[in-house]
Amino acid sequence: MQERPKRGGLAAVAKAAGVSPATVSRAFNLPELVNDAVRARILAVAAEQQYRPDPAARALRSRRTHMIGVALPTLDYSIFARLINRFQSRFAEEGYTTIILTTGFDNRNIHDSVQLLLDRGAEAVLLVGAVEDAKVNEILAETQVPFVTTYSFPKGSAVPAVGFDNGEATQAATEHLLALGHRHFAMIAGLTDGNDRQRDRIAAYRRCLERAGATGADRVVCHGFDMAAGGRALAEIMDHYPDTTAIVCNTDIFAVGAYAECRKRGIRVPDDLSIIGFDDAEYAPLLDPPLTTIAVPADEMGLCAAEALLAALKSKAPPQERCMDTTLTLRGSTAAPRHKS
Amino acid sequence: MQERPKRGGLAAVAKAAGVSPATVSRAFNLPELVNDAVRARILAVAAEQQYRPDPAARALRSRRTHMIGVALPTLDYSIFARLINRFQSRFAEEGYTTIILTTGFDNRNIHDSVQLLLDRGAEAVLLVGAVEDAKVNEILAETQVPFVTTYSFPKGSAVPAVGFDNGEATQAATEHLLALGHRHFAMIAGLTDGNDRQRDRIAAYRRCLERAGATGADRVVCHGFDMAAGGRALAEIMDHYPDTTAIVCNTDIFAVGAYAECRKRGIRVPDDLSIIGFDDAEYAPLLDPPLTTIAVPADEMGLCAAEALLAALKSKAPPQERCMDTTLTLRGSTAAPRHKS
DNA sequence: CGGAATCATGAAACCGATTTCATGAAATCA
DNA sequence: TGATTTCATGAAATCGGTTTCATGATTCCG
Repeated sequence: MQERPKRGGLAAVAKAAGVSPATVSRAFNLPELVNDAVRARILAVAAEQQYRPDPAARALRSRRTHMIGVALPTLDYSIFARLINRFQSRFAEEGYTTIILTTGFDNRNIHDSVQLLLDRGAEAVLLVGAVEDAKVNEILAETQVPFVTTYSFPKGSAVPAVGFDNGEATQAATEHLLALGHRHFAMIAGLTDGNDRQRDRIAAYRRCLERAGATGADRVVCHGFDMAAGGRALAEIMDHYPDTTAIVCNTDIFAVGAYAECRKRGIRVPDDLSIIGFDDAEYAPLLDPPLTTIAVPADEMGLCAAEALLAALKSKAPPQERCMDTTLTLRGSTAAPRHKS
Repeated sequence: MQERPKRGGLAAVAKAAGVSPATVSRAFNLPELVNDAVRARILAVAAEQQYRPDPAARALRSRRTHMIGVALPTLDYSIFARLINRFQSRFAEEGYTTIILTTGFDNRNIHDSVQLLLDRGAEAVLLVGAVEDAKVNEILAETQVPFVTTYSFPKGSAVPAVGFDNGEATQAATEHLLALGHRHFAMIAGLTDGNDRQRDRIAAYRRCLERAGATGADRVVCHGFDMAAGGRALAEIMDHYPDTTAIVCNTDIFAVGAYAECRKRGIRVPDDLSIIGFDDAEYAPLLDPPLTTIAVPADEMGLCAAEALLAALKSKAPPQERCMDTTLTLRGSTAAPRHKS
């Protein structure tokens, strides 16, 4: 007489517990409607049979998939990995499973990903940056699914944001360099196509320089989104504008590339060149010199975005916006310029 | 007379096209069974109505979810991000959606994640490292779902691997240092609990040292899995074993922390201390000095793992194993030890 | 104590596709 | 030409749950 766990469906549990399938379903989903003793029996039988509800059947009838969609530029930026980590674990606590799609940095290309997430039945969606795709905006207007965007805080956007003001952050960085006495700037940026974060940062940088009458508003170079791009950008800057003494990098990733290129060229940081980053990556304090950078509360942002969506799911109201603070974190990569000439 | 796309289900498409629901279904899933003209009409109607099949209904009846499960230690190691990127995009090409779960580095804890993936209906599952959980092995034995593990190549494991030999890789690294003349070693490792990659690397390191009669087989330190841990480990090593001239890091991440700690202590790399990494992260060649490390074909591994699972899904046979090569990539962080005493 | 409200439960419909099985028409064959 | 496949299609069953609605048993209340 060997025991056999059986592995049947809900109907099997119902039979074994001597109740109807409806009652089994209620025992799991509306426990307060079921008599305590009956429910206990059902749960025991279900456990014994290792009953697992079929998510497809459940989703089909109840119209709830318990899936959350995420479309982000890349997983290869640790800042996004950090953000998504908190986001995902918060939703996991509530029984939701997350689907993560990567779309690249140009939000004009996110349509297919958003459509896929919605087709898959995502009950809420997280994006990064402002939506810049008319078709996605159409989707947004039609769907009941709550969306939140993060890592930026677009004004008057169709999609509410749990992010921060990129312009303000870059302004703090630029003003720090100006305050140190720098007059000749350049910026290492990412592509601005479909990327409001880059545009906001560039705009803020230019605004600061123009207001201060410093040089460099037009010295914004972009060679891509990876570390090597940062190196190439630095090379271009120093070749074309050798008087540059301060560089604003739109990602710590660029700063790593820039550091390497500086070493190759014998440029000393911060003595010859001040460099400032963005994101405060894990390695920022470990670089030589430790990188002055803008700390972005990625973990908190992920958590807040999850909470905003969770609340929206419950209340049926649009997600609550939230603008977080960034912190200019001073380390060793910025200093007053050497007195030239 | 305004146009209205309608957005109905398959039944609506059927009615509008003047055919039965069965035919509509076939037009999408078994197109060769449907008359060309009829199929064209169906497709046109479907497009006009923006028909989207309900994945829940489809999954319920067809028992196919078109979902792939992934359980990996963390997204915060870019090497895993790279691996998963290729994996995911390959499956996306075939119409599969990927669910990614993070489980930490201890594979004794992956049970819940694996169960969740299976409960969600994953048709194939990717893991990292050897399975070290009896419950997971039970699941493996019972399920028909193909599994593949990666980033290691466990012998006689229940789950086939598309990975590489961690011991061999570390052996190459250690022998390189031995060949340079080093005699006093230490290793910065991760936790070995539930982590065969770490154990394999440590074992290989010890084997090499013992065979060569060099010091350091017992100098394996671990302070965690992040960059700061690398720094703390280096501090411990130099405090306890100041004669150390060569350090094998089990991750480039540790090497970054070690570099920083070296600078703090005035230890020059490679003059005073040779450091070797593992993974060949994007920043490895950009560090100062550029990091000698073991290059792991993460992208290719992700792709191969996807192909292996795809083939298994088609053939119903177990996935094909594959052991990939790693490459010791020589850069500037290793050199002959200075002649002491 | 009688009628209304509440409660716990079950029967049956339902979610939206896929799949089986049946059928009539067309094609093939002897 | 009559019998036999083959082909394209539709009717209906089905996947495994959830939800609606009905019902009998209790409790509540005037």
